[in-house]
Amino acid sequence: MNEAGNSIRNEETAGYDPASVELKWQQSWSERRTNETDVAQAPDPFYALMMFPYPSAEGLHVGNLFAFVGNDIYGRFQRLQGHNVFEPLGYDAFGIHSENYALKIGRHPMDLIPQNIANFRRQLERAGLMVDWSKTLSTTDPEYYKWTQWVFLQLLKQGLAYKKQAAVNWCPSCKTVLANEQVIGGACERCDTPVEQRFLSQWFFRISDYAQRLLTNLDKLDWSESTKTAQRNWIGRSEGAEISFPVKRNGEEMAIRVFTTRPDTVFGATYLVLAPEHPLVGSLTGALHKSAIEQYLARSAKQDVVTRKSNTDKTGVFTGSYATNPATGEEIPIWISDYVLMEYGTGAIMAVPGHDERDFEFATVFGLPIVRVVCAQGEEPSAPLTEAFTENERGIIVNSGKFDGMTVATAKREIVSMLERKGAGRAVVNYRLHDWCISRQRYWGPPIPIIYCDDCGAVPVSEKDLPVVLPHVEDFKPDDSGVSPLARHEDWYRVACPKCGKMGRRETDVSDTFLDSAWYFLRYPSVGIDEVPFDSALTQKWLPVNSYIGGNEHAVLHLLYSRFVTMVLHDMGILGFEEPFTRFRAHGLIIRNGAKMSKSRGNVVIPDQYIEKWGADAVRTYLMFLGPFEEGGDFRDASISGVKRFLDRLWASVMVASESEDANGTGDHDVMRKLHQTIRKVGDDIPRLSYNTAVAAMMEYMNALRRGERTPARAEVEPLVQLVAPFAPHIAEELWEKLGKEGSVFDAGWPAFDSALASDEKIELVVQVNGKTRGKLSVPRDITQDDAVAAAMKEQTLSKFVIGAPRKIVFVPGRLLNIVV
RNA sequence: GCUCGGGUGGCGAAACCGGUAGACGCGAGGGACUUAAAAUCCCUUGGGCCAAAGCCCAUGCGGGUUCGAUCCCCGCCCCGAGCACCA
Repeated sequence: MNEAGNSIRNEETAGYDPASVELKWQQSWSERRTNETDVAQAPDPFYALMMFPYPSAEGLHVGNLFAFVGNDIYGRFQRLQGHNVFEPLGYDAFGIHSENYALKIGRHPMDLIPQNIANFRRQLERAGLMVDWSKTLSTTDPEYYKWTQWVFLQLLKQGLAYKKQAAVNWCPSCKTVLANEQVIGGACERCDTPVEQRFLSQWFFRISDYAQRLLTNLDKLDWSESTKTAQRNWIGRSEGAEISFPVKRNGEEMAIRVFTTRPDTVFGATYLVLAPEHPLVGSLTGALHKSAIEQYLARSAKQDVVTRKSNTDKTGVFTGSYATNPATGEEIPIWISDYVLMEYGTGAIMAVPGHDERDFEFATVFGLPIVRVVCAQGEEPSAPLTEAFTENERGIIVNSGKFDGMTVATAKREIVSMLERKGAGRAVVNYRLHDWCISRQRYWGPPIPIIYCDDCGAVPVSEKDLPVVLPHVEDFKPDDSGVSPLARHEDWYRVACPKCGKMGRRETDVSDTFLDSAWYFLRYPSVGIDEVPFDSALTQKWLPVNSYIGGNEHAVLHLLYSRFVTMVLHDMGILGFEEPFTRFRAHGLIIRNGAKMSKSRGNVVIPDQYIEKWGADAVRTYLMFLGPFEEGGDFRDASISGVKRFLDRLWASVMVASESEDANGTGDHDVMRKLHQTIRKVGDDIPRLSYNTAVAAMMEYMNALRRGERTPARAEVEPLVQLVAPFAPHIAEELWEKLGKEGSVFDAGWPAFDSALASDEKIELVVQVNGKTRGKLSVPRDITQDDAVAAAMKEQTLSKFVIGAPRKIVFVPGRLLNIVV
């Protein structure tokens, strides 16, 4: 066997020079516009979208490339299946990343971004993606953000944009607003100064109005289950009740409303707690307690949002006031504590220390009464509680008057209807999802298109006056003036009110980057059209997106915001669908030496040197082979060689087949069977993104092709070139040409498999005795149970395990025989 | 703490519906070719026992269901990601 395989030797691979083959085809694709889609004509459209990158100065790294190649394979496969595939790619270039980087190296983002984009474009083209570059975009282009501002105005028109005071993280040393991710352990990431919260008037979108729809629609979407779960958790629906606790103070009557998911425990509510920001705090403050309360409020106001939420030690202060528990009629004290959050529910809670861990802890610290109102089955109702009893599945209500003995579920219903009759409560649903704050006190983003006028208030910029262009200013650096960078440019912000003409002032905040990315997929097909954000005929043809691939780090915000914006535009009659992405799959993460790639670790891999050394085809195929696409894996240099070897062998085999005189036969029967099995397998694997096993199947076929001393037939290699094409498009084009084919392999279609040929006529039947595998028999595919038993018993090696008469025979046709004795 | 992933050879992994555990690849060992090396090609490669035929053990740990469990159920341990006082 030493000489086996001699007919395919390395001499033939000498002709395979990835660099020249790849550049040749990249040039050809560009000249022949192979990757451009006629978006207006396209009879069978397929929109294969990938999340657009932030064009960093370091360039595209292998993590980006992994995602893009994964999408590219899917797109190329769809094209081979006969669809008109549209695979656009643009740049998400606004935002704090670019701004901070520009500040750090002392350059202007407007100069930096075009450079970064050019570098990305070079890298992306070199990787051989089937991107339609005639339809690219950048969120920083006024022609693009003009329409981002338009989206804002549509939301405003619908009453879905509003302004309110909200907390931001403020660094007293840098004198600037920080994003949550710039706050590390309660301190500014740059100077380590403790961060404070400040209240600023900011723009919000009413995404919480859409909470239920955003939740309900998830059931209809073909998305990664993990992504849907993340969205469900983020929306955080909880069913419960709102209960009113009356308060009498200085002859005045008021009520404190609380939200609870456990109305069944209302008899155990022994005190109330308000968030420090609760509006009733002032009117409930007793004279004796005033200074303590003021101290406490000042203390919690100073703490930044991140730290405050990570405090788990319970602190608080008594208001001096009491409320009446509507169930027991008892007077209970009202406290203030920062463990209650103003932004959830009503900003006030009824504390049930017996059945809530946090309340238990608080009651223990301040010596407040703890009452048991739920028992485990058979437990004594007077048994003391050493910790909160939160089990509610098997809980029985106690110490709650006529509700005693009910299950928790029943008591929830009954107590809520009792409170309803008294006018003291009602069943409500609450969501964790908060409204979306889109204001950023920064420079590098689209200005929010609003003009403030002393007489007319906040007036939207007229749509015909868009875009509000972000001015090129040198001092975009946040400084101690304490305002947004644009607020230092009077010549820019002073402008006439669109309504009354009086001198007004532009909004000087810019909008969140997530707004840029919440609608970009609508723009791609219409890139180049100036009059509208998206042409309605093109939008109807191409959207919703057929396949969207991206990282799970955007599982919540980006995908939720995109869905929200799409729903709003749908409700306005502008879009004919309310969900933007029919199918979404989250790809895995590429790590390096067991760790996440990051600049600080210094383990970011830029693909350029690998592409130079091995070729784009090898790097692409390697990335897809290193692990399951939806899980990712470790980028290891050593393993690329195996994929390169495969491509070399592919080259050699096809060259031999194409040059051989007598290679036009129908192919060897066994090889052809393996080929058709491979066609079936690769065609099954690609749609479920099982790229690693698809590559393995092609390698396996390559091994079969090379086995024995023979020259491969054209019929044995031609379909293989088509199978390889999505993964390694350049070598596929070149070999397709070498085989004498006209035109791009991507217009040649996907090979059909012959299912009769693909199935073996003989199978290996596994024979077990008592469930233990004892051997296998080569038998006809359709063998009957009786014949199989007879065949097995004939084999001494098998029958020796069958001691006595079989008690039971388990026969799985075509698979396995199990004899139980 | 909660939610979602995951734990399989020296390593990356496969096993799609409960039916041969380890496909495919890397690495390693041996061999062919070569003056030599690289490249290429061939063979071996989970662990143990044995001269061999063969047998036993093995999918994080402990139980269970089943003729049969990497896969399903119960109870743990560990790793990764996200959320985190959400009442």
